[in-house]
Amino acid sequence: MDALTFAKAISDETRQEIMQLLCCDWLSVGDVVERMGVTQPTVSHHLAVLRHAELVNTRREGKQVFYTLNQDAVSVCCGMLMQTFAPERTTITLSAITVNETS
Amino acid sequence: MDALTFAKAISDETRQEIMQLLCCDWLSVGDVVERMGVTQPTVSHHLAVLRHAELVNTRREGKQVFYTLNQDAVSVCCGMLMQTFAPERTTITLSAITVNETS
DNA sequence: AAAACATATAGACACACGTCTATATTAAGG
DNA sequence: CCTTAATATAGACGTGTGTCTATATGTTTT
Repeated sequence: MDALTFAKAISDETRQEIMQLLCCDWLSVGDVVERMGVTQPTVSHHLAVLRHAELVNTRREGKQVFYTLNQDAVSVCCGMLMQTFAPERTTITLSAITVNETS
Repeated sequence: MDALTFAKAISDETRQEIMQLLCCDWLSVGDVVERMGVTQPTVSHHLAVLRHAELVNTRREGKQVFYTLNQDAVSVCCGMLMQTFAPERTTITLSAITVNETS
């Protein structure tokens, strides 16, 4: 995934709020709708954007579909951003990410 | 600066290309215009966006204005993103950023 | 099978935003 | 001063995108 896709995916307020909700939990679409002030299709749309950016994991359970944020993907994307736009500040950081990923 | 402002600032392709140009160099607006395929007002617009997000440093030299990317700011923003959206993957990374900032 | 439920998709609409041309602003030189 | 040069701002225009309502798709249950 490229830096532009990642940046576009996270550049919407509603989407960031959804990401917060899914950060450390598996929630169904309905759960997200309940917690947000927008309609179900809007939530589905944002989840689709996050899905295409490969920032969420999905699991189907009967009629419900559960989502959770893929923290590893976020971490990798942030590392890519740093590598691209802060290369002279990123040496230690990137090695730390690598340690984290492979562990 | 918040995660949304940062994300919006970097979520445009032209702006990312400009950021690349300014990543490790001071360039005048004219220099950037020469290297990009867009008009001078367009470049000025994008530089204004990056300026408002405090992602670039500015220096005036006579008639010309020079810009460079603020790598420290980028680094801090990426750290904030990780802290917010990948908290369980960020412990080592964040401490590394802190080391980098204070050094 | 049909009905009910959960989610996804389609289409419409409004607003945000990137780009351009034209012009204003700021600074240097003659 | 007045002109030239470099950058910033204003306004117009088209496209992108977030939101909604309506409907389709998929899954379970009766």
